[in-house]
Amino acid sequence: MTVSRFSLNISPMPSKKYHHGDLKNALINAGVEILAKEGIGGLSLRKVAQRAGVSHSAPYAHFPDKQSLIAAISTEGFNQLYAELDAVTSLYPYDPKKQLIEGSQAYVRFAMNNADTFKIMFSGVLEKEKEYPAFLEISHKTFERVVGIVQACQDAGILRASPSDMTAVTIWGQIHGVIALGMEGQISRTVLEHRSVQDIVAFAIEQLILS
Amino acid sequence: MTVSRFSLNISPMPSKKYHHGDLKNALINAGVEILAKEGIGGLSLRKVAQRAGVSHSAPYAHFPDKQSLIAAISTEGFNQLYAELDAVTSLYPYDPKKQLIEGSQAYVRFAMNNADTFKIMFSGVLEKEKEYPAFLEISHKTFERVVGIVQACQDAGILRASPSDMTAVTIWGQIHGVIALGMEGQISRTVLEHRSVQDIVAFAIEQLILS
DNA sequence: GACACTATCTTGACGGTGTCAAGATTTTCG
DNA sequence: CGAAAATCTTGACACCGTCAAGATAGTGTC
Repeated sequence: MTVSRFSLNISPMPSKKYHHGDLKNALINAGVEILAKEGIGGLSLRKVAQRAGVSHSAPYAHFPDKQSLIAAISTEGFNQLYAELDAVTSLYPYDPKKQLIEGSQAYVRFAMNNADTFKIMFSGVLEKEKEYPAFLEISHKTFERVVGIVQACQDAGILRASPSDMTAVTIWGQIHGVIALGMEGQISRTVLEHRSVQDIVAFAIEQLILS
Repeated sequence: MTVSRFSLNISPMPSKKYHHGDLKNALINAGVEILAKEGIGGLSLRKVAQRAGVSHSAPYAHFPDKQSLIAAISTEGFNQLYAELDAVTSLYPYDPKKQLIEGSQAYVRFAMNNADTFKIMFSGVLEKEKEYPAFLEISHKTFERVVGIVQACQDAGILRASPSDMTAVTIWGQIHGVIALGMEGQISRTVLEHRSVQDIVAFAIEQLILS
């Protein structure tokens, strides 16, 4: 161990403590960054550790395995998605129609701006979701948020008054499915040449609205 | 090399030739089997090779890399999906409504019976789809098949006569999205306790049908 | 039939990966 | 202050995708 260690560090940065201070979140953030930069295939525990400035085994003090880190990243993604959904819909507290339209657009926007995080959240990379309660909680909370909007629309006569939970699933499924197909390049060029995924989702919602 | 090699092999099995004869397909099948048994995480080139009874590097004579094997497996999956869609809809050549209903159910059935193949086909594990023309061709052919059914329904007044390609995307997206959410455990228990994914998809289609 | 050519397959190596065990360092707390 | 717990490092292991070199078998040509 060479000398160099300025204990005169008042703090203005985390600045290399030997116990880092907040490694857990640093690892999650490093993971998100690598995800955005190199995609799912480029996400390795060792790279995450390196980017956070710790040794390759350090993450094991905070996550029992790689799946657990992925769960944390996914959970973080859901938190952000929920927050954005909530922010947008809160702008129109008495206008469920607007909530539905703008909420679905927020969903699309999130998927586009965080493509690989979105994939990790929904594309089965996380294999045993049931083992991660925090993940389950926020993901179901998001679901309940969607159900709430649909229900409000039904109460206002804007959507069919069919069983609201089923309707919520089919509407969410529609938005989600169009995005998923779009991201995987499944939507043939003849369609995507003229319309963006955003447009297609907007169109789908229009078709559902009664008044 | 011990003795044992019955050159008196009239053929009733591929039976260990030293040039195997059909390694390429054997590798694809081995991949599908491992996928079904161990999931995407368990799929490695070396395991595929071992299951096919060849050395760990043998696959490189047929596939330039792992992605290429995955592309072949996905392509095979799309071929099967297309065949099943085609088989079902061919049963009702003059009944587009039935085609829509039974076709969507066939889609769900395929996803359920081949969950991991389905995931590999749609979940972004294959990273550069555009590099695999055979994959693109069959996947777009499947898309065109769906468009065809929707168009027939529109012509028959069973679905709204909106731009048929957009409508096809939104309907396919709906089916696909409900399945995807269901497979990822995103659909809250209160819904799934009473309804299967099949039921939800059937419900969604019902809602779309005009007459 | 002999020979060259090519496709196919094996062996062995490389760096990268997830994970674990052992130990060092730091923080926490009695 | 000192023990216990949390955190981090080092080093190892088996597995992975990939490549290079060579062995083996099939193909076509004279």
